[in-house]
Amino acid sequence: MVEGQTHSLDAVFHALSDPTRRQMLRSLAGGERSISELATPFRMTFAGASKHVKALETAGLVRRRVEGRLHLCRLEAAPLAAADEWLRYYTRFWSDRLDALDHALRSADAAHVKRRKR
Amino acid sequence: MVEGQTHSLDAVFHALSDPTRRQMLRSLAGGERSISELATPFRMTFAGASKHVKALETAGLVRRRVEGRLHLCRLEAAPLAAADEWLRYYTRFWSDRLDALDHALRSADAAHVKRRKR
DNA sequence: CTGTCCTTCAACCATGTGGTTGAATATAAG
DNA sequence: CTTATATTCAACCACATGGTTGAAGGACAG
Repeated sequence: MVEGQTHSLDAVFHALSDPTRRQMLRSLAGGERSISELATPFRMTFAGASKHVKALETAGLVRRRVEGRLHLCRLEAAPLAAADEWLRYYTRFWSDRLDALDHALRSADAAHVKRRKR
Repeated sequence: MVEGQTHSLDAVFHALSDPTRRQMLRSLAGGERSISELATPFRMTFAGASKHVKALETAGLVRRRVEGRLHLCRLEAAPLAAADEWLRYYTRFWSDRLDALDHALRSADAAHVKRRKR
């Protein structure tokens, strides 16, 4: 279903628009990670990295479970799947359209009907 | 492969994170649109909508061609495909995890069998 | 209890964002 | 020419964002 929640798509795409967060997701693809494990690769402050994790969490891309003094994060698939579905719908549609345009351009190459001049 | 151009992914995902822009893309899926055609459905100013179009353009999602006093926009598939590739990589990975979760839920609940496409 | 580790919180700052307005450009039409 | 249309531009505003710092709160070790 492409319709999805507009609201959640906002959050998901916004979360994905940051390279730090995307890299965190890549790390999380290797399994559960603590906040400090997620933060270490970056040159920013711990608190700064923690904010990024929180952004991923509120976007629904990450689930957190507290174990002692560690906060262990793991990936959540559903919102990503929704975003992917959205994208897939359009990429498929647009590639069809590009094909059609390609054909049109090929067949009507020399026929420039528009009379615009300059 | 999946890493690709970090920079462009930033712009594409950010462009997609706004519902106004996503709706514009939906409109553009129906074919070429002028700026005013894209702007009409929204309650915001013309200049405001024009800014959104520009955002889509700089993200590479839209190509513009000026014909007289009209600026005609059309979709550009490539950056979308890149974003989709990124997402697909992770969703595939995460769907494996979902499968594991699914199995766990099924063994616990033993009632609901999901219909999965893969 | 004391201290150390992992983490969040609150305050703050610089910059970016979405949005407005008002003017400016360029093209078309009368 | 004058006027209307289609669009951008520049300036500005309120607000969110990414980042910092300096605390503070639990959990564990000694």
